[in-house]
Amino acid sequence: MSYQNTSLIKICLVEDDNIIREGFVMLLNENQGFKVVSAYNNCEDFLRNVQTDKPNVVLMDIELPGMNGIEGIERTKKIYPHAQIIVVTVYENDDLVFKALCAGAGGYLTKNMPSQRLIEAIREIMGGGAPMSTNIARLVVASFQKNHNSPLSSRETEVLELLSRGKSYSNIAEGLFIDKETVRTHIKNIYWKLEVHSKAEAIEKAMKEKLI
Amino acid sequence: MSYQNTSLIKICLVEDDNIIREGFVMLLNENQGFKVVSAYNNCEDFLRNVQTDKPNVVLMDIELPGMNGIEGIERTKKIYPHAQIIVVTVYENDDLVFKALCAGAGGYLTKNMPSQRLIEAIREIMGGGAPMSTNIARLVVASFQKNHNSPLSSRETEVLELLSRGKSYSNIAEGLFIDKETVRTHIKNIYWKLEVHSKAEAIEKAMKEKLI
DNA sequence: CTGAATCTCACCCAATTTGGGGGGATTTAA
DNA sequence: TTAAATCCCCCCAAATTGGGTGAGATTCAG
Repeated sequence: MSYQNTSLIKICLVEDDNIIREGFVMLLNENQGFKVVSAYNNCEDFLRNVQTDKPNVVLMDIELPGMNGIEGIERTKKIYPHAQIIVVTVYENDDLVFKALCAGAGGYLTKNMPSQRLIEAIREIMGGGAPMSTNIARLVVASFQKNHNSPLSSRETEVLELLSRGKSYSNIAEGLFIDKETVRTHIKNIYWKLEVHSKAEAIEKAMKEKLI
Repeated sequence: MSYQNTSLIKICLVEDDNIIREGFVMLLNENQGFKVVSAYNNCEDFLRNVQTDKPNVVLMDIELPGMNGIEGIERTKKIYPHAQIIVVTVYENDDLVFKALCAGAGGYLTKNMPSQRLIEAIREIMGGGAPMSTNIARLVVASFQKNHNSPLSSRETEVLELLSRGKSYSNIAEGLFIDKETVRTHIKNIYWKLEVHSKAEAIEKAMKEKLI
């Protein structure tokens, strides 16, 4: 087996803004134990070289010419799953954050951070963490929480929950030890309260409003 | 409107270990701007007083005599949603973390942290963040990510995704601009690959293995 | 180039599910 | 004592579902 300096963290950058990219390169290389192996201004070039660059950490922008960062994260994870990817962007948009995390990002920083935070973040992700900006962490945690102003009763919520897991009325009845007809009544009431007329609509609305 | 010192953070503790609880009280009260209004060794007593204590932040243990912390978080959020709750526990169990966050926890720390981290965490949660221990943050972020070793093709995954949202075969066919019969074929193949024989089983298995 | 995998569509059948309509009983909290 | 929540029952017709079988087209790696 060849020698590997485990304390040297190899970093790739994917960032189209020349100023920011070069700034990051300098900042990181100043740091003992960090080595920026390559810096790209687009995903395509990065993806062509990731397997030879063998980065431990990738700092990836989202808004990029050509392929966007989300797609870039997905592809990176497919061909070089070993890399830890930290998104560095100006966007604090909910949707983008979740897409990035689903695609495989291991951290998410906004560009308004103090530059020292970048250093910490890289150490953090190599140490088994998931560096996030304050607001991002809040977004992520909030995504687990349910709406406390649900129009549905707790029993109705329970029924809808099971319905959303693909259970049939009979399944639900068994699971809750009630009659199938009772389940039907609950579902009728759910539809009435949510102003929908089908399972799919009910689940969609319930998901969007975080009722389940 | 009555005078409110916005810089004074009122804290409640719920922790059954006397040593730890008293340690936290001292640690926090030493800090300018923090005031421990009450410290309880069980949830029941805390819940009876939360509306008069009016804490900004609650530090809550999970393993407690009587009502457990998860239940405690839920009830607190129901009767006093304003409070930010930080779980402080020894457990790093996946299931417990997600249950706590779903119940309404805004942060999650493990007791092996440096005590200074507690101070930071309280500032962090008051500043709109979501303080988490390193490993917890990783758990949370990982929960968004899909299994990269899925036996399903991308089309099959797409179909199963829509199925899990309660869509019927016809709905899915419309959504993907393919024939209903094709959807049926995909689903048959999904069932074969996942070794299941119904929608509910397929969704359950897919969720558990993070295929969708 | 060949074979495996994937994606697409078709037709058969029977059982189950679903949505909508109606009616009622009991408990519980405001 | 109302209103709500929860529970149960009946009817019906349309739609959905699961299983079987077969088959053309494309893509992709060995």
